[in-house]
Amino acid sequence: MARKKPKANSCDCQGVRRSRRRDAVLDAVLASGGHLSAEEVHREAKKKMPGIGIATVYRSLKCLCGCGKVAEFIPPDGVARYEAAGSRGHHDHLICTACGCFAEAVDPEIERLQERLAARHGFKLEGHRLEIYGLCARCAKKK
Amino acid sequence: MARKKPKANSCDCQGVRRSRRRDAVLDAVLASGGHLSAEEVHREAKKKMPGIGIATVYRSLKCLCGCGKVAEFIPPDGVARYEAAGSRGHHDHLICTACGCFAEAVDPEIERLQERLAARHGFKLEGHRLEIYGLCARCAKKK
DNA sequence: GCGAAAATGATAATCGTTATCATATGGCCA
DNA sequence: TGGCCATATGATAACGATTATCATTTTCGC
Repeated sequence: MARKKPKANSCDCQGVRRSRRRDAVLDAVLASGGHLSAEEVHREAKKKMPGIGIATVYRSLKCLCGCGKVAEFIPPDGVARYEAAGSRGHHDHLICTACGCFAEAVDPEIERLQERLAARHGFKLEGHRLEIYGLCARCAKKK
Repeated sequence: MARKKPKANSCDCQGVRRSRRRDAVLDAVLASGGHLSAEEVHREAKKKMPGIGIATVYRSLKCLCGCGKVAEFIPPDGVARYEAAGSRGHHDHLICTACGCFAEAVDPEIERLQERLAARHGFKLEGHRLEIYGLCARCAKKK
C-alpha cells in the first residue's frame, strides 16, 4: 500500500522540518497580494498563530525564499518586501516616486536583451532586477 | 563690473555654502573609479581632510547626490555605494554573485524598451535601476 | 572684521535584521 | 506508542549602516 502522501511541507529543503508557524508565514504571503514587509507578514501571520515572534517570521521568510516559494524584493528604501513566487513567475517593478505604489510588469524583449547584455560582458546570467521609477497614472494626473 | 566668479561650489543648491570637507568628499568620489561605500569615501577623504567625520561624509554625499554630482547605487546587500554622476552618464550594473565585483553596461535598446514599458502602464518615467546577477567571466571559469 | 546661517564632529539614537540561547516541538525509529 | 535528538521557536541582545542632536566652528555677504 502506498504510503499516504503527507501534507506538503512549506519548505522542503534538506533537513528542514515542517512547522505550523512557517506554514502560517507562507499562507500570509500567499493570501496577500504580495509586497508585504516582514513586519506586515508578522501581523498577518499572528492572525493564525497569535504567539509567533518576529524572529520566526524572518527565519521562515529566508527559508521560504531559499526553496523558491517566496521572492524577496528590496525597494530603494532598503526594507525587504516579500511576495509569492513561482505561481506568477518573474516580473519587474514599476515604482511610483510620489505615492510609493508598485505595479508589476514583464517585457519579454527586455528579458531577452538582458541575456544578450550579460553574454556580451562574459557574464553567466543568473537573474536580474529591474525597477522603473516614475509617476503612476494617478499621481501624474494630480500634478 | 561683473562680479568675480567664485570657485565652483561642489554643491550649488539653494542656501548651501562651500566647504572644504564637502569638496574633499566630492574629490574622493571623483578620483576613485566609483562604487565606494560611505566608509570607503570617508577613508579616502581623510587623506585630504584628516579630521573629517563620518557624519559629514554622509551629509556631503546626500547633498552631492541632491545636486546631481554624485550618484547613489544600492546593491542588494543594502549598503549604499557612490560614484561620479554626469560625466559618465547613466549605466546599469552587472553584479557577480560569487565575488561581488561590478561591471557597468548600457544597452540603448533596453533603455528604449523601458520607456515603452512605462508608457504602457501609464507611468511617467523618471528613471530606473537595472541589475543583472550572474557569474563574472573569471568566476564562471573557476567553477 | 561682524554676525547670521550653514557646516562640522562626536556621539547617541534609529531601525531593520540577525545572532544567541534556553526551551518547545516534530518526526523517525524501535 | 513513546523516546530521542535535531530542528524550530520566542525573547531579547547584538549588529551595522545611517540619521539626528547639539555645542562649536566655519563660511561669506556686508
